[in-house]
Amino acid sequence: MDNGESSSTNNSSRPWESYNTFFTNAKAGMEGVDKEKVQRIVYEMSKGSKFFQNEERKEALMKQKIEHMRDRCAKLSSSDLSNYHKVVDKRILELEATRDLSRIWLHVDMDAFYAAVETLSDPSLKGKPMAVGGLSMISTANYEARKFGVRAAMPGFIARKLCPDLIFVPVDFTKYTHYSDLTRKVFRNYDPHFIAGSLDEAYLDITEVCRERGLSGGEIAEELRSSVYSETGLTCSAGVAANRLLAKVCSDINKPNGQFVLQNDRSTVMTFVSSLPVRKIGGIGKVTEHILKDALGIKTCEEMVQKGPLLYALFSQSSADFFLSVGLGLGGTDTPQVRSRKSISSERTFAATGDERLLYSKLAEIAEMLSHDMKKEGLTARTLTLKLKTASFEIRSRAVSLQRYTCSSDDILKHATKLLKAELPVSVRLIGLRMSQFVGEIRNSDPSQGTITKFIVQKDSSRQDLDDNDSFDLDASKNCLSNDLSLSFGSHETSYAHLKDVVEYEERSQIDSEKVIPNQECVKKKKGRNSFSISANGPLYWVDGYKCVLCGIELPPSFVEERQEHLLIFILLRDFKTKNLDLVLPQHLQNEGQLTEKVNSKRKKQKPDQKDSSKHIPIHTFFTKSNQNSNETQRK
DNA sequence: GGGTCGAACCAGT
DNA sequence: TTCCAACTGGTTCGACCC
Repeated sequence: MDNGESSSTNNSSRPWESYNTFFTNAKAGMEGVDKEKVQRIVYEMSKGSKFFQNEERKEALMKQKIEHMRDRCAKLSSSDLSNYHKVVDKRILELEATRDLSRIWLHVDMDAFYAAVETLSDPSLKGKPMAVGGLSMISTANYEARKFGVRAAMPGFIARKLCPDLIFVPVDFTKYTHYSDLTRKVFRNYDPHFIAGSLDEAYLDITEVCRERGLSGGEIAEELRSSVYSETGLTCSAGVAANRLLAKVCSDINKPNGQFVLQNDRSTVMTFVSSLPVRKIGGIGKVTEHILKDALGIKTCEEMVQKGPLLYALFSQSSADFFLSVGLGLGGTDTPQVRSRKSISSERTFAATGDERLLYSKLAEIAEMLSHDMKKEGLTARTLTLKLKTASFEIRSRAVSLQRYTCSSDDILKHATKLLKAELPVSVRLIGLRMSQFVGEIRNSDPSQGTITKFIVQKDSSRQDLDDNDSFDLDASKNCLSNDLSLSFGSHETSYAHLKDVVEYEERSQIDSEKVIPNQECVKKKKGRNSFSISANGPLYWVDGYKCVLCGIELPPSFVEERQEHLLIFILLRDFKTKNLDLVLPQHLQNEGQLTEKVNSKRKKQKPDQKDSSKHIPIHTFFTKSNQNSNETQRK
């Protein structure tokens, strides 16, 4: 991509100079490459192709975007700018207050991982230019190959042109996973809660191990790298800094087989960041780099702070916040909760075709693969997205939310077929299917909007160890809130107490426990105590296996989701009503009668009943947006 | 005007 | 001779509904 030089200048005698699709010297091991030669070869091999035309189309769109931004920039009045100045000043103070220089983070990155593993298994490859992958695409290249300009994500046929002696080795994930496990065993000795970025990289909080052993971050990094080498025979690079964002930047500085330590003091961090190109930051890619540079003249992280008012004027709050925090050298310092999977997908590329029968058969194969993967992981989801890459490399996606959670290939195929049918006729070279919105997951598009799940997750992270006497199982409660149930709620503490009340209420309903049959494994009786925790399928107790103990409604055991929704909504509505509060429910759950209707007619579209809402104080008014102050920018 | 959802795009490995 | 991947997470924006 861009190497810090303008790509917008179009030199007709050297057209390749503006074609920066693959070449970058940002990758370790590519310094000193004959950049112009590589660019020219890549350009010559690409020009005129469908792929090339699509790249041109995308570049034109990007230029349009940049122009639009410049226009908006030019239209800003001095009073606008002065207002944004105030916003930035305030935000800087807020962000500075979050600066934590007490932690020591280490980022480890294995050197040309796949290629190094392949060389271990076949030492004859040592010293020869080699790439892992095939002629269509290579996953990574060793350092000998990088000298020729060969790099990851480059098509193999171009790589071969750049380096005719290049050896191709097919990808073997089993091998890489094995070596990745070996490295992780080492990482665990330094931080049992390390964050695995991918097979070949990880973040470790080494604060404690440094303190306990009286060693510096650099010394621990040396030791860890040597330990990884003796366990695997592979080299890695490391970066040590006060936060993960900086540690990652640092690990790239002395690659391969090196390390860089950034001292934990503010002025060192600010000096480091001052000349750091924005592209070095994780999350800023080719497009964002271009926009920042060509529309706002921002090339370094320091300039993000200097031009903060423009960033807040032109970007969304979250983007501007991110840019500003980068400019201040801030990054994640806490160990986040284990992140759960958000989607699962399967896609395949093939020779472009418009043959409908062939397309349907490809679709069936992919539906089958996806269903297989979902079953393997025990996932069911309700949003299906069809992805198509047309013969001209245009990406299209079409999504539909299903009535039920599913992982069945028949269901997936049935709906995917409908989606594909609507696109025909079309010539495509890739079909992909993705399933998202898993059971237990709550969709919330506004990050500042609170939901019970989100709140619980936050609570969970701040209270790692719940009181053992507490019968409320937080993990389980995440699962019991199924579907797109989104609840606006009052203060955090009130909500927490309220949910506890729900469980206590439930326990009180357990008097005749002989007749109560727990729904599947949803109720776990705690040893020696007459208390229950909510588990995977929700707090549902059903008399004789089908009748709700709370209201008598009959729901057969197979209606798992409906049972979950029913009990939760029943209790919440009752409770919120007695507290004279309003509960904001998703549309399809906004009247109680629907619960019965769903059993009979499987989720007809519901119109919410808002008749009584006016008498209640909307519950969401109690929720204080965490970023309310910063949301008061004049952007809108 | 707020919330939800779909579509497109961006980024990283 | 081969002719630009597979997968995932996140953000933004607009349409639509109420």
